[in-house]
Amino acid sequence: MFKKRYNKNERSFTYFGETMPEIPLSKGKRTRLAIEETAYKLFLEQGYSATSMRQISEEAGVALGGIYNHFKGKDEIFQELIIDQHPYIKILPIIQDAPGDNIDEFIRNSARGIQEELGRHPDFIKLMFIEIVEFNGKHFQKLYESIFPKTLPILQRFLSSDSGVREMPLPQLIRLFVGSIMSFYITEFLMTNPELPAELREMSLETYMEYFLYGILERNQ
Amino acid sequence: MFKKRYNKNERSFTYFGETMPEIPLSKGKRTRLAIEETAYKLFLEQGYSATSMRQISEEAGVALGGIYNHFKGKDEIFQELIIDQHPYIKILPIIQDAPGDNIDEFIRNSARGIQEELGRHPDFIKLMFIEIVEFNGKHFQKLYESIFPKTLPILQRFLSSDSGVREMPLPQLIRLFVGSIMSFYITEFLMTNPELPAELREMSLETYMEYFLYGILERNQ
DNA sequence: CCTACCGATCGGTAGG
DNA sequence: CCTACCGATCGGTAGG
Repeated sequence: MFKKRYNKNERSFTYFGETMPEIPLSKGKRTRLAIEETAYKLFLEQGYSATSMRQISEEAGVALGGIYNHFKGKDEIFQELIIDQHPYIKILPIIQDAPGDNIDEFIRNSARGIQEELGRHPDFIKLMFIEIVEFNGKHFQKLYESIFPKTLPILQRFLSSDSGVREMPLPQLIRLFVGSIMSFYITEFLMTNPELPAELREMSLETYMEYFLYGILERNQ
Repeated sequence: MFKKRYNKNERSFTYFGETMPEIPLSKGKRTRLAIEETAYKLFLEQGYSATSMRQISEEAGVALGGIYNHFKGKDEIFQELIIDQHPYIKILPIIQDAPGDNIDEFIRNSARGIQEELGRHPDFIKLMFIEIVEFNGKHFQKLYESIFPKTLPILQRFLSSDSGVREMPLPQLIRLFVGSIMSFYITEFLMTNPELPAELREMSLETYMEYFLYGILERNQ
């Protein structure tokens, strides 16, 4: 029987008689990552409570007990995902760097960037739903603390009197923008149903944002 | 020890030596209702998977096994709630009867009516989230079948060329309207946080609908 | 509508 | 002494 044998520097090891090359992530980090990714997938598929630690351990290829070397418990895995893997981390810079001299271009460019980013994690929004449904939003507190201060400066520059935006408190603009993006993805999810007319599904975020900017009524009246 | 003793007609019974008066709901109906209401409450608080049949039985004052005299299982209780207790049953007539000669009045009146109705079941929207998170929307099929045919006639009359609504496929208007209502309640839920500025919370559905109708940009440009 | 109970599985932890 | 992890099992609970 071959045995795993670590070399002195512990950056490479001999295994089954073969020397493995140096790997960028340590074994511990790789295991932790595997647990996170598996849990993320299962939570999205089944929700939090319906996902068992055994399921996570099996699909991640880690013994059940091994998970507890990386996380205190199931709750800590979820917390890690909702806080550290939250798409806002990547979305905020997108909005921050979105080009556009007026609010119209800015919103459209932001929306395009957000869509590109979320396209890589299509059901991110379900993670927020799980948080609402199964945790009553108790993890959001931390999110707000880190997100909120960063959003105000972004929108500030568009609130000069000639920005074209109707006069309203700044936080309301944020709420409306966040709400319109979320409602796009929620209705998209709700209406992804082969029985329903194609027009419901085929509306783009671009079109959606057009109505956010200009409303559903005609302009010339 | 006193024993519960049913009288012949089973519409009244003797208990602890006292004869109870006839009651409008049969015992069976009352028990079923108690189970439903308790389950509704618990699902909203904890989600579906995290709510146990034992919890429901205890809080409803019914033995665990007794629940299965009324429902095949946990899933059927949820289905009953999401289909038969769904707010659309009360909301659809509200929209149908909403007064308003133009789309502006119609939308505002509908929104007001919806808000009044939902005010009585403030976290109805969480039931839909549970459906999305824990059932991946599998119960929605039945909902669509009964709702969708009824929505088209309602909006039809507002899609004449002089209605003031921008030209778009009818289903898109429904999607936008549903989305805007949902995003109001979701962002309201998300932003009910004492740490956040009051303006976020204090936006009314009326104001929200104003932006839905006319957009966030100024009209005169 | 209840008591008693099933096969299995739950989240978490023991010693090695 | 560290880390990452094992096989086995803890006391309780799941839906039925």
